[in-house]
Amino acid sequence: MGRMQSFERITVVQAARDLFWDKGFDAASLADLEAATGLKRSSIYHAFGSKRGLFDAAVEDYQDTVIRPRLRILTGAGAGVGPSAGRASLIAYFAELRSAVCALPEDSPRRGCLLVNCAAGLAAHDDPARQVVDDYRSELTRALQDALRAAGSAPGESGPDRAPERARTLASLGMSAMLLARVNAAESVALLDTALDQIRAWFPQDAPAAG
Amino acid sequence: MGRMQSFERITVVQAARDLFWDKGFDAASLADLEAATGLKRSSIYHAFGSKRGLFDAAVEDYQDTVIRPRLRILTGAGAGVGPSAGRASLIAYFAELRSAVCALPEDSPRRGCLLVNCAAGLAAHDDPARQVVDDYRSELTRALQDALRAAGSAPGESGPDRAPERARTLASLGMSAMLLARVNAAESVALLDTALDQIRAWFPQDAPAAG
DNA sequence: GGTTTTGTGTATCGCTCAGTACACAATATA
DNA sequence: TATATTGTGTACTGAGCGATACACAAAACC
Repeated sequence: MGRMQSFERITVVQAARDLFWDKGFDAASLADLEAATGLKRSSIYHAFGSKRGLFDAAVEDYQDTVIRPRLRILTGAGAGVGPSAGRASLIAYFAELRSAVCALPEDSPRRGCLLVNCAAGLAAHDDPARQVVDDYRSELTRALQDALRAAGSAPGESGPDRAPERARTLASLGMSAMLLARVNAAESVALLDTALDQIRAWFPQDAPAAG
Repeated sequence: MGRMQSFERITVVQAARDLFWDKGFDAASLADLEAATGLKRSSIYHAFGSKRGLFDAAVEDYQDTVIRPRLRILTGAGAGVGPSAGRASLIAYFAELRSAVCALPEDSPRRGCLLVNCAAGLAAHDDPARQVVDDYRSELTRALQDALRAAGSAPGESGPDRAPERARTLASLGMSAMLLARVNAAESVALLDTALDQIRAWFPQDAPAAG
């Protein structure tokens, strides 16, 4: 064969991911990407084909390392089945978001959500990006809805199914919190606390089966 | 004096506003602005000093012609006082947002909200822009909270004040709907419908004084 | 009408951008 | 070790960017 790659792909992709996360696709220049990754232009183009190719790899890594682990709180084995598991997973999900917003310093390059930022930027005029964002929204809403159904599946329950509207409300609070994370971190946390309060009000711990 | 301006300032500002609304600050080039406004570069720089000066004028116009008229549904004379006025103004506000999202064609340059787009773009690294966005968030939440208090001020009511959390929830639904307006218009409308349903559930028409 | 003042048109500035050409370095195979 | 193959570094391209210089056009004042 020939000369071996002298860098680890995942390290480079994650460095690029953090830069795109911070500045967005357009505002992240190739000079910035060189500085962030430590690679020269030629290596970037050799390995990823284009700036967009590197961005797509970064988005994929973002989904793998940030989005899906969080969604797994709601859908994974730990979430289990039954009311208390549903309630607990919902609370764990928003508590995780909350601590993520709180943990990062005010000027962290990783504030907010890469995909939410895309929604207001790239996705407006780029169909593939829009699809990625909408898939995420759809997956999040679906996971919340499933957890809500699990939390509210009380024996003898009746009445209309409130899961869809509640899932929309929670997804909305989550997305808005990510949107505001870069504008007003305190208010971002307040939105997540509102979600947590709402979940606790819907499913009080002493009467876990209330619809 | 000297030669008179051959254009109406407000026409130019609104043309620029629609372009910034569509493409954002960075992606709207001076060539685009020339085409949209009909002005030459020299006239733009003479009248507004810089691209940013024109953008600031566009944001001001956006607040004057889009944001504040809508907020006045919640706070203005028409909103009045008392439970039914508060409830009606909340419903009118979200119905207005809903029809705005529905009315525009899928490729309209004015989908979503200029300030919400700023939140994920410019505001991340531009303090003045961040301030404008946060002021808007704050004003919206405040107006919603006042309307909620008016709607819920039943005689003999007791219990904790739910207005702040409910205001956050409604503001969140509104902002998320604007965020999603450019990604998935149907889901954007669904969020606004969720807000409307929630308002009707909190304040049923036959028992307007329920807290 | 001449002068002053101000708006407009043209042409261009210096800079940064994403992307590329190509020589060189390094390593796996023979 | 010789060669083929692949990664890396340097230097550059053409295009587009925001901003500007400056001559010209037009209207208000004397």
